[in-house]
Amino acid sequence: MDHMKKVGSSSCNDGVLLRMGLNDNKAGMQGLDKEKINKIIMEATKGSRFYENELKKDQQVNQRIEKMMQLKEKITTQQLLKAQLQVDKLVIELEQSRNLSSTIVHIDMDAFYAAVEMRDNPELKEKPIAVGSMSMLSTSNYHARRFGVRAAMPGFIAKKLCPHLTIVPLNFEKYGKVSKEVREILTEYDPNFMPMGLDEAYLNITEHLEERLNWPEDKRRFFFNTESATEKDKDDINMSAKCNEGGYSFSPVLFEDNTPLMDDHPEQRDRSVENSVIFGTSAEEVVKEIRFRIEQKTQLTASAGIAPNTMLAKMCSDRNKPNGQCRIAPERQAVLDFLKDLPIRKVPGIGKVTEKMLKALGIVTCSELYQQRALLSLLFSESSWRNFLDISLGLGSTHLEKDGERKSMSTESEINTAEDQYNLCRELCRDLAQELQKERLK
DNA sequence: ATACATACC
DNA sequence: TACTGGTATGTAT
Repeated sequence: MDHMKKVGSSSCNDGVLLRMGLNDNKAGMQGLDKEKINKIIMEATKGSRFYENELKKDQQVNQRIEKMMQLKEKITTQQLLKAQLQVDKLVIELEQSRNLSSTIVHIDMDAFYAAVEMRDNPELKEKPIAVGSMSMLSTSNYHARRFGVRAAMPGFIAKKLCPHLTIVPLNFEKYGKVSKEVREILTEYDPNFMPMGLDEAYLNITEHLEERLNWPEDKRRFFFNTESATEKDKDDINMSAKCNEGGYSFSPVLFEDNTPLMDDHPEQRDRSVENSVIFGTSAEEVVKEIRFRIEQKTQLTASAGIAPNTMLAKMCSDRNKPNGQCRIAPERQAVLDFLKDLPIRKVPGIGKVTEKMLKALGIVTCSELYQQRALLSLLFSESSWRNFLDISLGLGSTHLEKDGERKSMSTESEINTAEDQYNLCRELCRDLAQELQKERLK
């Protein structure tokens, strides 16, 4: 009868918009005229190969949803009750093993590439800019986000949304350099910190916090950067000092409750006490210190999240962006409060597709995810529903994986056997075939 | 076992 | 004109 037509057409517009329309999930994109923006995006994209392909993918997702809904219909009250008991048994176990003893920090540079480009070219400040090309943007500054311009959007569409947009080409070498500067700071707080790309990192500062308790104030004192360069990085600082003369000011946000802010004496260049600030021993203070040092060293701001595990820390760092920080206290209730009305889409690992599938089940927030735990255990694979359960309980990794022990590299004797050469050749042919197929699609 | 899909930066 | 490319992990066949 009307088998997949219903899902196909009724949620088609909705689905395609979800897939191709504006994703206002990112910081700085609240309260935009989404209707208008989506109209422009759709007009620019309609009829393209890309659009057709996305349509097809969306249909596939719809079919997956249809399958899931059929499965759901067949579930009896009995089965659901049984599932509820089993899942709740697991919930008790998980609760018992809940670990709130680690302090994990997620550091996220604000609009990183765009911020670097603005720092190095003051002309760009005050203007909406994006970094990338007409084909693809890597990031945009907050000004551009007001127009709906965001990362992963092609530049030519962004130009339609914001005709005055300046697109700066990528300069990875530069971003890598800045990233290295930031990492030099981070490693002091956790030598095993885990970088995620150039602009993000996780730190486990549990040990640092313990040691820090016994530190004298002098070890927690940091100086405002002045025109004179520090021993290292002379070149970089000289270059940026030029940009500063006009009136670069240090973020006031950091010092709401820290008094010694002295913007009246820019001529003071020595490392005098008035030119310094002392940070406390709490996790918040540590993170303020990290952010202060990053800003002093690079003139760029970062946002941060502090929480008992990586998942929560990441979501936390998003909360007060840009140039802010947020902490979830290491208490079960604080974790649950944070999750209560949080849309599942905010959770790392939950993207458009999973969002849509769960929405079909009436699940939008993390609390709803928890309420439906029994049903989910019957509809999804074990790894999926257990992941959903972890999310809804606010559980995540409390330590940072060392990727030290990768799968051992093949030794030279293993590489050059005839068999391996044959396999390599086969793989290359397969890849080539794949490429060709992709091309045909275009 | 392999291809295909989802998600992240 | 033009919708990334690399990596990790999960799903489907």
